[in-house]
Amino acid sequence: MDKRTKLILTAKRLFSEHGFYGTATARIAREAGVSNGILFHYFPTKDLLIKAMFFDVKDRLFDYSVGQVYKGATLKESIYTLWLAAIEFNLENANDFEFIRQFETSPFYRTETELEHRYVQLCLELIDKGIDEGQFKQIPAMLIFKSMSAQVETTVRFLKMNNMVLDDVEFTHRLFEMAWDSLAK
Amino acid sequence: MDKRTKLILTAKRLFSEHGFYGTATARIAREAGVSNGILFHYFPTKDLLIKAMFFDVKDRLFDYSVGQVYKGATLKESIYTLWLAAIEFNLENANDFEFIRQFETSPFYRTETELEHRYVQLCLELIDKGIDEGQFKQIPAMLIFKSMSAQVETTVRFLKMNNMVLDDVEFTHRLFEMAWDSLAK
DNA sequence: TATGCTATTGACTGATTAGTCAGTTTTCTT
DNA sequence: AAGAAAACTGACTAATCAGTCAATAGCATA
Repeated sequence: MDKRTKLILTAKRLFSEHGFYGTATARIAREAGVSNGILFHYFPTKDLLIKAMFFDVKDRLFDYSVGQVYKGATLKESIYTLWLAAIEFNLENANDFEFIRQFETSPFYRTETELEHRYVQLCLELIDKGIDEGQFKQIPAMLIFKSMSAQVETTVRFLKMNNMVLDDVEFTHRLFEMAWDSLAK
Repeated sequence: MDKRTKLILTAKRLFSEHGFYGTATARIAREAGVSNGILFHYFPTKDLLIKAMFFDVKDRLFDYSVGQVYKGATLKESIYTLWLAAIEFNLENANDFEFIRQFETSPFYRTETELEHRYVQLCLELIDKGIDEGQFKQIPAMLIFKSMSAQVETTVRFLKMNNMVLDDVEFTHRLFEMAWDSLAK
């Protein structure tokens, strides 16, 4: 594995355990098994390292979930697929999950940054469609998107805290109904 | 105003603007107009200052909202009152809102800490009642509570970002229906 | 082989910060 | 008033940390 990737992986783990400010750049380099200087060769500042990681995670979430939505699906099926994929991705990538959570409440986070990403744009298009067709409540698409994201996060936190996995289909559907009912008309 | 209170208010403002680690204790003391040493007289460590502030906010949220729930109210009315009170409180106390948000995603936060508070206990009792009576979905009370809290937070963020207030009754109800539908059977 | 570019190292630095401490002032108690 | 306790001050320190830099190694191309 190249050193840039090693740095990103190590940083993600340490950030998710100790937070951005609780993790010294020197420690990231040490635990990644590279020199201190090379970190600043690839990421001129700590801020840029953090931002690069944010896009890395969103890219991978996009690749993971969007491929699962098939063309002929109904709106509810598409939303379900995206909802489940987001939960699975966050359960399987614990460090990514914690990292994003911290990033979004940190001073690094700006809404513009997020809006740029195609994952968010795809979700917003889908929600707009649901509002136009009268299937969703008359509520701003951005608020619906944020609300859904928050529910995914809440659900993942809950499952992890209770050492649960989504193996019970009936329970999974009940969880989804909670999210779906909040936006459906 | 006594110096302890001055310190808490100043800390809350600075923390909400620059984060916990972005705010030096010396700066808190300076901007509060007191000496550096007195901060550590009242709060032996920075961590204890942060924890004291968390309880301060939850106490005030409790006082603000619980008084508004009247005895004869239906379950939906009580939930609505608590929901609206939480939104109003967070809109009116921007620094508290930002502070709590950061606290809950920081290493300082532990679930046990939160569980101790009577505000949370009151909400959980109400939700348990709703589940028992068959008015709510068959989903763990803790998950419902977290989901509602997340929706309040999302809503407040959205209103603030768009410089909105809750003066439109019809819109307010539509927002509440979003939260209510997610937990009602 | 020479030239230049990129990758890599690790010791170093200037700035910052949480927390201390020795001593002073104010307030409370008897 | 006397004595004790609590409030308060601000200069100081030991540690930490983001980022620098001068030097080396490897590699591609001409």
